[in-house]
Amino acid sequence: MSLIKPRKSTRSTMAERESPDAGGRERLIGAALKLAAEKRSLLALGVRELGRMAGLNPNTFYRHFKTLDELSLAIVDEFAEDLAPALRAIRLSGLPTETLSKRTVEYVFDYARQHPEAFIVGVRELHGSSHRLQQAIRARIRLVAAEMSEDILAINNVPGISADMLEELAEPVVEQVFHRTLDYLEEPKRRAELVRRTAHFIDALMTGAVALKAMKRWD
Amino acid sequence: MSLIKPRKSTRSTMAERESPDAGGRERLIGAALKLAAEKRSLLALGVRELGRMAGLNPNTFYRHFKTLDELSLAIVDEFAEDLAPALRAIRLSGLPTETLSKRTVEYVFDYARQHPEAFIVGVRELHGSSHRLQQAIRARIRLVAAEMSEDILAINNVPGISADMLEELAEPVVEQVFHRTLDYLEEPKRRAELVRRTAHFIDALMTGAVALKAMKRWD
DNA sequence: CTCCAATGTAGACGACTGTATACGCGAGCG
DNA sequence: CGCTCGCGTATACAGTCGTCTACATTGGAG
Repeated sequence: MSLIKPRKSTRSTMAERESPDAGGRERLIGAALKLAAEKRSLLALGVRELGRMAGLNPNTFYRHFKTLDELSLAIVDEFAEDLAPALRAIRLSGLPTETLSKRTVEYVFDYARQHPEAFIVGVRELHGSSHRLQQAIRARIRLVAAEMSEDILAINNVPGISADMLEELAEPVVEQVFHRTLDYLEEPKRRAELVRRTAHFIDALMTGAVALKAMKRWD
Repeated sequence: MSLIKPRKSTRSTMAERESPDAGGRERLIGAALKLAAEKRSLLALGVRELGRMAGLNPNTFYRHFKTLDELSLAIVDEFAEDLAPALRAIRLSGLPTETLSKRTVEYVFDYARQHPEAFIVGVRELHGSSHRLQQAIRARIRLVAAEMSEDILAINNVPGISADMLEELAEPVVEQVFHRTLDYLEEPKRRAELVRRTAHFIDALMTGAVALKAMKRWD
């Protein structure tokens, strides 16, 4: 009576599966990233669809998440908590001023290369239809922006810049880098150029703000 | 025999309808904008859903569009062809240099206020999952950016700037303004501030690029 | 007046969906 | 040992979906 069925009857209907030996939760997250990256918004996925791609029964989803929203937030947390501290470390590493922005951009772009789906989905959902998810991502962006502002003031990387100017500029900068990761992923041939341009963008914005202030054209 | 049914039997099951007397095509476009703005991606809508909101039979959709993609592209064309020429007209209106960016931003933001759904959906789909639609919107953005570059060179609005610098900066500028329209719509209390900040952004970027070039820190 | 093309409607089909209910198994703890 | 609990499965139901086929109305061109 203990050998009625080898237990992997449906499990072995794989051929398309996400990290075969991971727990169901990780498999579902992986499947969600893969599907959302190449098809539609995270919250427009179906639990059956997810189960199928993860090689699991549809109902297994509910063992781990109450709703798709919950799964989505779990994904955001995972990557944000990984990336933010690394960026701060770069800024505090004592690199020469002129290469700091470039180095940061390079790091983010390379990180994106290692987690492409996360960025594709992340940027998508930042502008997506779930207000909840959108706010979660924006909060992470703002956190990174705030840390960046703080560090720039501390190491006096951009002479002449003030706290209120940074408060205005930091978030657009972080958003810009975030957005550019997608071009970086999609156009491998332009990667060097994209790093250069994105660093230009940051430097020009900061330098220009200081210059405008000196010309009394700020405010 | 000519009065069997007043012909509006199902038509009058409205209570929620889009411009009651417009043709089916316009009603469907309106319904698509409204639904996509507050719920999910344009291409994730259902033709039945659209028909319902437009007060039409589900099948009527196919009388006007082959696919949702086709409807989406029609929407993009409609607004892009309206907005682009107006922006060009502002730049060529001979306004003083320092107020030009602000004036342009004001115009776009006000236009967004008159067509909120179009911008909510537009920004969403720019980062959405339909590569086709994404490309269509990007093409329009690039067109506006190219026209802007051309005009700036022609009226010598930013002394010291060159064509290749503009080629690099114009697109991020247009994208930034496009993105900011959403904040403008969502946060009525910050509207004046958002106009100011967005104009700052443009001016700082241009000014900064010229400054970096002079410092030999460009390239 | 007739005919046609454009537009809208009606009904039906099979496929797929979310989720409720119930069952199976194995690890860990008493 | 026995029991529970976390995880995965099986089945079933009612609802929604896209789309096919067939029909109705209407405005204008001939």
